[in-house]
Amino acid sequence: MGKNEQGCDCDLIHSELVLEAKKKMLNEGLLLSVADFYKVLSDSTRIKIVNLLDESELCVCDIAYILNMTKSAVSHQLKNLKDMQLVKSRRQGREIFYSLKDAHVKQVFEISIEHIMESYSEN
Amino acid sequence: MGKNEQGCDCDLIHSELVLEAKKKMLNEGLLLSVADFYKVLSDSTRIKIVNLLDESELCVCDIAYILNMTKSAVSHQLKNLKDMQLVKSRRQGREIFYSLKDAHVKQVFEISIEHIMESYSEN
DNA sequence: ATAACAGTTGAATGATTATTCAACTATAAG
DNA sequence: CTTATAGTTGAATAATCATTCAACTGTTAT
Repeated sequence: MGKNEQGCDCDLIHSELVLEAKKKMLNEGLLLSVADFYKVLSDSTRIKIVNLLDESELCVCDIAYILNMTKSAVSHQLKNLKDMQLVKSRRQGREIFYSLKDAHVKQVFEISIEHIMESYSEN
Repeated sequence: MGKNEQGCDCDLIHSELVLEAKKKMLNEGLLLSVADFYKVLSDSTRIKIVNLLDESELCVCDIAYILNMTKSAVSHQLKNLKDMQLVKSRRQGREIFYSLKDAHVKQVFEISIEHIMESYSEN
């Protein structure tokens, strides 16, 4: 049927469907941002941190203690979360307290918890 | 201050906060499921596939053609999406059509798109 | 039957990324 | 000013995971 593009090892089968789908597709940049957003939340350490900060403001040692991890490992992940705008920090003396950046993050986290719990009960 | 657990290289600073946070923490299994759920959506190929299937039912070649990838690569990712209950498939002749599993997936995808677009416009 | 095509699969490769380690900065206390 | 503690950081290691490759299954058409 249709002609190939460079890296695709098959023919164009449903030309109309494909043309339509291609047109409706969201722009690449936005989709990459969405993937990156999900990437931050896709690590078990980070999701645990978000869960903890969803309840209270905590310092690095508190988190390290609860998750039974080194300060360094926790700090690295907090940096990732901060870079991706999910958490914010404030210094008080020699401790640095972390909390969720805004209500939006809280909301997204809580919605996905609901989603998973629903899937749980479905079977 | 407080005594250490095995892998934590610091002291227990805010014992009350920590105890409280630990108690409120969701169970490990649920949090791992949430992380896994996000992990499926954290890859750019998979998020593009979800985006495509959000609009229409497509076969493997259609997707491979649009994304300019090999059938094999697409098939592997469709398997991941299927294992995680995000897509379903039906055979028609020698083609296999994929679509989003349910309205729930659609909803989660669309909510996160909104979320990202909001963050975009915030700065 | 057999050729051709749609799709799957497992192992190998390559890229990405979480954790460790050791050295560092910043603040507080003796 | 020196020591101890909270936290950060960069490089190295270890683990995870996407894509490739080649061989395979299932269906249709000749």
